Amino acid sequence: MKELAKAYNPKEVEEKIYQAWEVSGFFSPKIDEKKKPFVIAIPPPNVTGELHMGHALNNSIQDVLIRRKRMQGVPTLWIPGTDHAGIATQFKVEQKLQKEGLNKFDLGKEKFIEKVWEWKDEFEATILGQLKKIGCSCDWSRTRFTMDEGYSKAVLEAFQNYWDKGYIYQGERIINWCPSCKTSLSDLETEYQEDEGHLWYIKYPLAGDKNSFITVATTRPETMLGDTAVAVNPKDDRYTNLVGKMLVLPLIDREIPLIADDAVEKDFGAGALKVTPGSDMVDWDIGQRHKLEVIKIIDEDGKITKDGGKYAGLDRFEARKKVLEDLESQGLLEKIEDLPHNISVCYRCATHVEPLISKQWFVKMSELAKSTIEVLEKGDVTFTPSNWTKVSIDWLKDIKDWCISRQIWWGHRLPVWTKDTETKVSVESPGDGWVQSEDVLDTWFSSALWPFATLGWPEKTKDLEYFYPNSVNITDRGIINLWEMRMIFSGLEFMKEIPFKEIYINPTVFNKEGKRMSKSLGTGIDPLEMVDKYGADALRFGLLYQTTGTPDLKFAEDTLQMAKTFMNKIWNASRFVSMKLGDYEQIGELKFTENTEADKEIKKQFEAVAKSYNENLERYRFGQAAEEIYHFFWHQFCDVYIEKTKEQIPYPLPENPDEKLIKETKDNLLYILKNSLVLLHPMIPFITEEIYQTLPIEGKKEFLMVEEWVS
RNA sequence: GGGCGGUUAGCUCAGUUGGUUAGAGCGUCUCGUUUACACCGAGAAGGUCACGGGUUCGAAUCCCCUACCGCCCACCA
Repeated sequence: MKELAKAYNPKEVEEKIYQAWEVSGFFSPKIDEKKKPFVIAIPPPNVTGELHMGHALNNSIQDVLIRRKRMQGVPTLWIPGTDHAGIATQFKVEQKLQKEGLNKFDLGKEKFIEKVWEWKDEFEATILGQLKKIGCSCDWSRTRFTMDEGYSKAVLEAFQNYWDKGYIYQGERIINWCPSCKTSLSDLETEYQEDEGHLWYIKYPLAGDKNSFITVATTRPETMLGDTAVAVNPKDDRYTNLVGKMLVLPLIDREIPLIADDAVEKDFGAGALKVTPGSDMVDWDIGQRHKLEVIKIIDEDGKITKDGGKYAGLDRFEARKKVLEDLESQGLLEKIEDLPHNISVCYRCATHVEPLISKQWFVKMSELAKSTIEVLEKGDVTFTPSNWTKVSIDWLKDIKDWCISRQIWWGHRLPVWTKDTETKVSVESPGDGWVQSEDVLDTWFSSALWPFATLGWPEKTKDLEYFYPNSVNITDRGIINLWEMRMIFSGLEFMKEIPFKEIYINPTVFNKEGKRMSKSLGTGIDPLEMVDKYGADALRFGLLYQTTGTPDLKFAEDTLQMAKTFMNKIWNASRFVSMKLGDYEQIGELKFTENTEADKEIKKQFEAVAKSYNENLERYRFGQAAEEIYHFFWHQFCDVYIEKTKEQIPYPLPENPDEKLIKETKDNLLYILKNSLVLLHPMIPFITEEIYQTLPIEGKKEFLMVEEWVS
């Protein structure tokens, strides 16, 4: 047996091995019509930056499944790629420009987009390189990007299809607006932030009776400039006689009606709600029910519009101050209460989201949600852990239409064309004089097509036919609604078939304190640094070891040290076997002979661990699987059996050595070692491959990567 | 406000359907320089399984309550 270096050096081994694998072509599946393939489409990392620990875990898990299936002889495809990540990436590039003292308007749209493409090229290369560093066995020949040529075609085609079916419509309604990013946001792109907040009680006089008032309570007094009604609960006795009367809107002197609506809680605040259909989601709904006039009182810059009288042009927060001052001086401010509450902020830049009226494009969700609920309820698509099925169904049951247009520059432009007053949807330009919409699509519109657009859809490709649907999708719980649900209805809509049968939600990686790992907060740990320190295998094994049933994974670096020590143990056990074998070479089939109790015991233990290990991997119990194989290898194989073989293969050799026992013990050592490497390979591909290459087995496979699996 | 998850050794966590002395890694302590490995071996200490109650012959495990931590969803202005 070829001799191994004295200590395992991951840096020397990893790059060399990875290159050999890549050149071998085994990352690409051999299509075999008789076999059902195993397919995973990578959750495409955003080209916003580098990979974090969550990616390292997510991709280690995928690689474990992929490598195991490949070794089982299944045609196995792991499609890699990246996501253009609309707002997120644009925001990054804007930040970069800002540091250079520039902004996107200085550059102009065309130049700015060029800059974004440069950024994309840089980070895409980094990300794909990082995936290789941790050992991911993706089919790089099928690498995709959500804005590559074919993919862009798929996106436009999807838009057209939805449009033809009547699912896409344009409408003027209230949407989330980020006054800083200057774009609309979907509900899922806003986050909540704790805000101290106050509740201001404001007196609205009755028309024709300056001495009678109705008091309303609001957290956003500046929006009163756009009020078109005051609402009370229909069951609220205090106001029964007043409903239908007119009130005078202070500061503006406009008459507005007092209406009754169930959405008003009579026990909250003053029991009367000022209704601003142009600046609040609830108020919009009330306005729709009562056919109220809609006044847009705050514009896209977060400033008061011309309808705001003397406040016109003021920033929304300045306007608030001014409005309060004026109310105070007019004696209309009854009282102020503290009210800690949540406010919506932009998920990118944390600016207060301004709900406002805007003409945007929407996807009608009712039918799509219905079909998705159906496949979830039937169990055609299953979750691990299973509780996410119910959570998802609940969300779908209450879903609102999806605002898909964004007023940013980076993304897929809507295939919407206008000429004078005419509007047309068309993948290609309809001809001279037609102008394409400047809006781009929500980045998730394209990600939703990932399981089939990566395979060539809308073209009827061989890949699409053979590899769709995918087998499993593995992701973080944070994007179940943003991504998983949308892939399901997109799959059902365009492929008439679910995109995958299983969804595995991997744990979310937190730091030791249980806080989100965030680069900007300085709480992140760079996985590449860990690779540098412990080796890629140790990073993978350490992460997998910590992937138990819990939804959170509090990253413990200790575990990586443990994993690194384990790698060293594997290495040294292999060195020992190598030493014992000398120049022995295994010919023919690997044999195991039970001569002694120790032989019997280790064989039994190996079979038990192999069985359990397979079961655990099938059920996504990675931590359990890692722990068991660790225990077997270290404490059963090394501590006990290897020690025993020091007797069975005595050194120095006695006068009359038991040649048969010696030979068969060598076979046994080789048998357990090789089969252990097979089992370990999906988790720790580099070191196992390196050792496998030295095993003196005649006619063994070119790579452990394609060695036969042990079940 | 609704829903979900967590709380087990000093630290990070296992514990599958309730069943003999509750496990692992790290850390600590004792001993050990043997033909791989000191990133080693042999052994030890260390836990009223968050709190309180209930079901049961038997509960870390099932049920209820409380506390703290975290996540998701949501239009109490």
